[in-house]
Amino acid sequence: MPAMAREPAYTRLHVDERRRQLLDAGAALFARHAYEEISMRQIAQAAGVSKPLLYHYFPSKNDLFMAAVTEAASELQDRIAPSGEGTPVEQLTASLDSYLEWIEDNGETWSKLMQSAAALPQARELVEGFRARTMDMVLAELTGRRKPRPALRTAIKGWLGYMDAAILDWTQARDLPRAKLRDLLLAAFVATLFAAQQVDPKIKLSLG
Amino acid sequence: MPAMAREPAYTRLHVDERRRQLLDAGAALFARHAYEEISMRQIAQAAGVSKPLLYHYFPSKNDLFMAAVTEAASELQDRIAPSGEGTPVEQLTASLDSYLEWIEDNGETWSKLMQSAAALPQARELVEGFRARTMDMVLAELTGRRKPRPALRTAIKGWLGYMDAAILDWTQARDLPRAKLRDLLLAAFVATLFAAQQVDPKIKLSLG
DNA sequence: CGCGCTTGTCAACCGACGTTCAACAAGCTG
DNA sequence: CAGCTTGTTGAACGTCGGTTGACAAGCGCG
Repeated sequence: MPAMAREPAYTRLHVDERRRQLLDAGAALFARHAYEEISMRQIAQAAGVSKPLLYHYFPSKNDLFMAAVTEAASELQDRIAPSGEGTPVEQLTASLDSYLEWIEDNGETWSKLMQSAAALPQARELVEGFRARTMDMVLAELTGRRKPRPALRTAIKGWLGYMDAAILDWTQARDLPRAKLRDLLLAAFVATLFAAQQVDPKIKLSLG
Repeated sequence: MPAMAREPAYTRLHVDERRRQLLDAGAALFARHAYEEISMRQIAQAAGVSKPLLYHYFPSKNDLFMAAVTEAASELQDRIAPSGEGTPVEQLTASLDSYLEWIEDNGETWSKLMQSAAALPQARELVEGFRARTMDMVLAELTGRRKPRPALRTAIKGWLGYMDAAILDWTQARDLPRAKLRDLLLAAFVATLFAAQQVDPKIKLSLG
């Protein structure tokens, strides 16, 4: 029964601030551990907050995860957006450089996120959407507005898979300078386009 | 309190039979649903057996999954093993045909397995091992016993990613005959090798 | 000052999960 | 038929994501 002035039992924040804080806490944990390895209790605890409050701001673990990933993805998407200047190949070079630079800085985050995303249907759709937008950007430069022929579409999706696998190998082995990897991805891109054209000669391309 | 002869509460099987039955039941479920979507209860129930018995034979869900996947993977590995006859390109063509044929027959199983494997570290290692063996098979034909240069290794891992992505697109869209896809993969393979050589001219290749 | 609205805590609970344990029962051997 | 091995089970544990309801602390406003 101490009658003296106690320090406040907790600090009160405005809704926006609190939401930001929780989102950041979640993002920080999801960046270092896979989705399944993190519990809502841990996230609440890391933010110094009770579990029901966390649920008050994010109605489910999935929502919190998606909010964090969507934010990161849109930042990344902005980063690799083509400037609109230069030939298609120059634009792709610039985008690749930005992308690889980000991954070089956040290698673990990238791999953990890819791992988590593989398990959650919603997150898979997000990655799928990210790829679809990237593919559309590429296709718009290559073929204009025409609907691509199946072999070309498959080839470009294949190249996106090539990117992921090559980048994963790069982050693990670290025996290739970034510029070399960029050149390899670029050369592989052009090469796979020619391969697709060889399989389906009706494919028309306008490379710079 | 029926005094008459009751039918036995359960039927007893020999260890090998029971294990086979449980493994098959698990494999059948994992082939149609992702890892997280299947519970040990469901597997036990599907086999007409209690949960603890399932645990008696497979000490954890992970073990059961790995046992099922390992079995399937080794069957597949045998299937795509090169015959040893013909030029490297001919052998690769034959292996690709076997692989694609299997996937055309078991498309859903393939995608569910890839999805599940992405989430589990152990399963990822298994897929990684599968790829490593495939890559070694390829490299042995291309460069003999020499240790590959980094750019070549990255390029081949990239091409394996190209395969996965292209095949995934193929199983979803189904607008490409199998032979066309095989030709596309093959052409992409040769093309990415040349791309790697362009980035690192020291790479020596011996294509048939 | 006091009142009320918002923000927050706490303890307890739910059903489902993976996993474990003590005890029962089926079938072989003597 | 007794007794042993061992295949098998129902019940329970701890943790997870998620929910409920009652209540306290901070802050603005009359």
